[in-house]
Amino acid sequence: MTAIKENSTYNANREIVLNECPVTYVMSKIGGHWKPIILYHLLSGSKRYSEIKKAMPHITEKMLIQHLKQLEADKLLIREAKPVVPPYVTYTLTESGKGLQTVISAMADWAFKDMGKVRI
Amino acid sequence: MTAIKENSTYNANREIVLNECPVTYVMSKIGGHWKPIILYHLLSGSKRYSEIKKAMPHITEKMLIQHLKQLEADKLLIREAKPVVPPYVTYTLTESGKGLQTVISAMADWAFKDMGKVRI
DNA sequence: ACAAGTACTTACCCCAAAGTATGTATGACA
DNA sequence: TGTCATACATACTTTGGGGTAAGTACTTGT
Repeated sequence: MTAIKENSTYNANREIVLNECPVTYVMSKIGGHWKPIILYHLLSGSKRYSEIKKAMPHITEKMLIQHLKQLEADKLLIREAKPVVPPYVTYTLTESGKGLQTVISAMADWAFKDMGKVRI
Repeated sequence: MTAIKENSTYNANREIVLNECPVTYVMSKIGGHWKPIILYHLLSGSKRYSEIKKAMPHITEKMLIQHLKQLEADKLLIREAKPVVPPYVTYTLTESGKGLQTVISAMADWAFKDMGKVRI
């Protein structure tokens, strides 16, 4: 999981900001190129790995797995694997993950307004 | 402003995601280590450069200026300079910038809940 | 003469996130 | 026997955000 150099200003500032700033806390959970999209696709219900993959043509498998693991570690989703071959793995949002819907909605509202795409 | 290599997957994906994902759009405007903090300080009213600087002891001047310029370019705040010496420059949120308050609130609500710090 | 305050600017470096490419285990099916 | 499908893993490279350090312009105070 990529060891962290403790004695760097970058990480010092990062920690300060994470502890002090709820916005940055949220960013650390759902930020990056792909995590919001993954969450979006799961908001409509559980999906298996291959379904998420098909829904996101541009993401590489490495990035997809990496972010799914991260989201699982952050307790935003749950991974369930059936012991069959070929593998059957589903991903489901936790309550915490579902709670992000209001956040995402607020962001979407502002975004569409800001992009001048709102018509009411 | 740091020339961009057009033919890279990194930027291709970035653009795709920016156009498709309102969450990423918002992130691009208020993401990073410092922008949310700057916005937070300006939500309570206009401030001059030196006031913001004092309110954020850990930020470097380069980062502060850089983000203020970016926020200005994104029309989230307005810079006003009085032609005096020593310089007197104030930064004020635009309506668009003020509109972020609801977004920030939604994020803060979720963050505090998720951090288990909520007591109601 | 020179230090101090304000609001910047610029050149350079580091590192973590993102991307590339390839490999793995297992069983079904042809 | 070997190819296909699923759900990963891993070594390596690239990219851009962030940090360091130093300098600039202009004027007021000592």
